Amino acid sequence: MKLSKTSEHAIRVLVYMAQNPEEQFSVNTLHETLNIPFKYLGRLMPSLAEAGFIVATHGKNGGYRLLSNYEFVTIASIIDVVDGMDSYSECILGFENCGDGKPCPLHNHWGPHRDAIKKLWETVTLKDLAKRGFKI
Amino acid sequence: MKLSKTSEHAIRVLVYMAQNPEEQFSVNTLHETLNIPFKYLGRLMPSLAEAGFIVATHGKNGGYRLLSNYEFVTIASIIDVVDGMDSYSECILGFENCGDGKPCPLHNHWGPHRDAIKKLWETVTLKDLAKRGFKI
DNA sequence: CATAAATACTACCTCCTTGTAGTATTTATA
DNA sequence: TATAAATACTACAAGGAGGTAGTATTTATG
Ligand code: SF4
Ligand code: SF4
Repeated sequence: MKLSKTSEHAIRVLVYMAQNPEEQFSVNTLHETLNIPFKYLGRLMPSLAEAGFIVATHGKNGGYRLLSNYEFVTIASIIDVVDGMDSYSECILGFENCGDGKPCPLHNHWGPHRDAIKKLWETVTLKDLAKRGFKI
Repeated sequence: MKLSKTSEHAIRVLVYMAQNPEEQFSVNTLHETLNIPFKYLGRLMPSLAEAGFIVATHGKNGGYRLLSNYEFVTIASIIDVVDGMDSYSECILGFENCGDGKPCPLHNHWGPHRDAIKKLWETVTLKDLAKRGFKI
């Protein structure tokens, strides 16, 4: 449910890049701009590349660039890569022997909230978040 | 946002006790019934006692008993003791330079969900959850 | 008073997340 | 071709959460 720090980093990086979708960014630039630890970022970026959000150019003058499908990349797909979306289908309590058939007083309340948040992550895209003036 | 394992344990223990609010339970009984590690529980219970949810009887035939105000103990008050409720007032993203005055496209969506969940925790009491047939 | 059965306390261990460090590899360019 | 500037890889350190272990303290009861 709660985003990990790594998810936050990933989302911030990608939203920032989506504000200038054509531009290429070095890890160092992103590190200095977004205040994310350099080496930590240097390990996160390849995984975002492998997941198909960005592409790396090696060697001098290299860096990362968004893929053109960025307009349709949802927050959920980012969370899925870094944290997994499993917790958005689970009960927030760890009870057993219960569920749809034998709901506790929370059951019919928690589910809708959880689903609504999940839906939100699945709806909002990088482009939506980038379409803003504020600094990430 | 997400409940810690310790919060889950605390809620399960207290809800279970609230199903027999007059009865006294030893840590060992709770451990065996709820499958919560004995020593772990032995450290959690004193903190729940200090928080005013339960009271301990020392020595032989001792144990824990709910305080009479249990009917009005909310899930929020339990979470508050164990995890803190801070995350229910925060943004799920770690962005800066933004907020009510300069909302991102998430801002007006996330807030209501977060508040609704918070409200839910603040509304549901031990008694509500105990009023059930199922095993915790 | 001795014993047993309970809570209270304190130290440690393990795992995962986060962050740090160093080195290898790739490529543009003088 | 040598150099510089970039990504890629791998190992390790710090911290917190969850869990384990042992011992001290308290109290009912024979
Ligand atoms: S019945 Fe209650 S405890 Fe069980 S899954 Fe539903 S919300 Fe969770
Ligand atoms: S504007 Fe967006 S990022 Fe900033 S606090 Fe609101 S929801 Fe979070």
